Amino acid sequence: MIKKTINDLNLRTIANSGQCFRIYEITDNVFDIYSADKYLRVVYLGNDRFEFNCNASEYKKYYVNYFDLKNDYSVYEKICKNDKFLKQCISYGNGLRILNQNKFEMIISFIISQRKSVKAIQTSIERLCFYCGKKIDNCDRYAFPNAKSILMLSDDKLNACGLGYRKEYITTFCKDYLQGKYDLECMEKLSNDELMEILLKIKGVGIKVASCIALFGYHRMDICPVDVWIKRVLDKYYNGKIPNKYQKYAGIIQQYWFNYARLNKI
DNA sequence: TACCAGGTGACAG
DNA sequence: CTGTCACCTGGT
Repeated sequence: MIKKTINDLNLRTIANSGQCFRIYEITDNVFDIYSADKYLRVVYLGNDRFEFNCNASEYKKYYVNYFDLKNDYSVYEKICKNDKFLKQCISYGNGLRILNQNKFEMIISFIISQRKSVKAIQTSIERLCFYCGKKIDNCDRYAFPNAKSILMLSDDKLNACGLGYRKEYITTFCKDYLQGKYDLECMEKLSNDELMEILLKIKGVGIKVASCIALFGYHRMDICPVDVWIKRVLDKYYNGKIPNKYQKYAGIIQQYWFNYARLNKI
């Protein structure tokens, strides 16, 4: 167990940000965080102090990157001099970060996400993990499944995940993935356009879902997923499109906009 | 209880 | 290439 002081990290806000679906605040300021096949309990102690229930090596090897701790998020407060609305969103969403999450998990999760509420997405993913993920030590939940175990699932169990018409999108992707059609790690090296082009070839992945995968799985900070909430924000405050000056940070700005818009029902 | 949910693919025009 | 529409289910 290790303790750290970390600026600009609010796990509650991140847990509700729609970028991840397996962070649970089980009691006030106690977070159970599941990512890929890992589990971590983090306790927020107040005053930017955090207690991580893992050893120093695991923290350094995995979680520094997962929480994107090498990036300084205080800089974003300075990019909105004349933009009162964005300023408000950033102060409202203080502690938001773009996590570095598992690429396979992001693809499956965001294929599931289409036309579902965050709650419903969580339920589907939980069931998928429960039915075919490996049991994780020292907790009562399951790892995110791999392609093979998803395909080995019986029809009954797969149907019980409530995937609806997304089911065949997922099985198709898993089959192609197992055949080596996608090298998710190699895709890291591609330009945004090349990456998006490949992601968009996946059945069930359109522009919004591909953007989410690029941002949350490949950390493309200049890609902005536009969903109904962001569309409303852009229409209302920015003449319908992202201002050029924000393009470079569009991914994190999207998170601030999304968080504010959803919580305030803009 | 009906309606909608962080969209997408198929198909017109 | 832009517009329209059905689509599986779980939440509220």
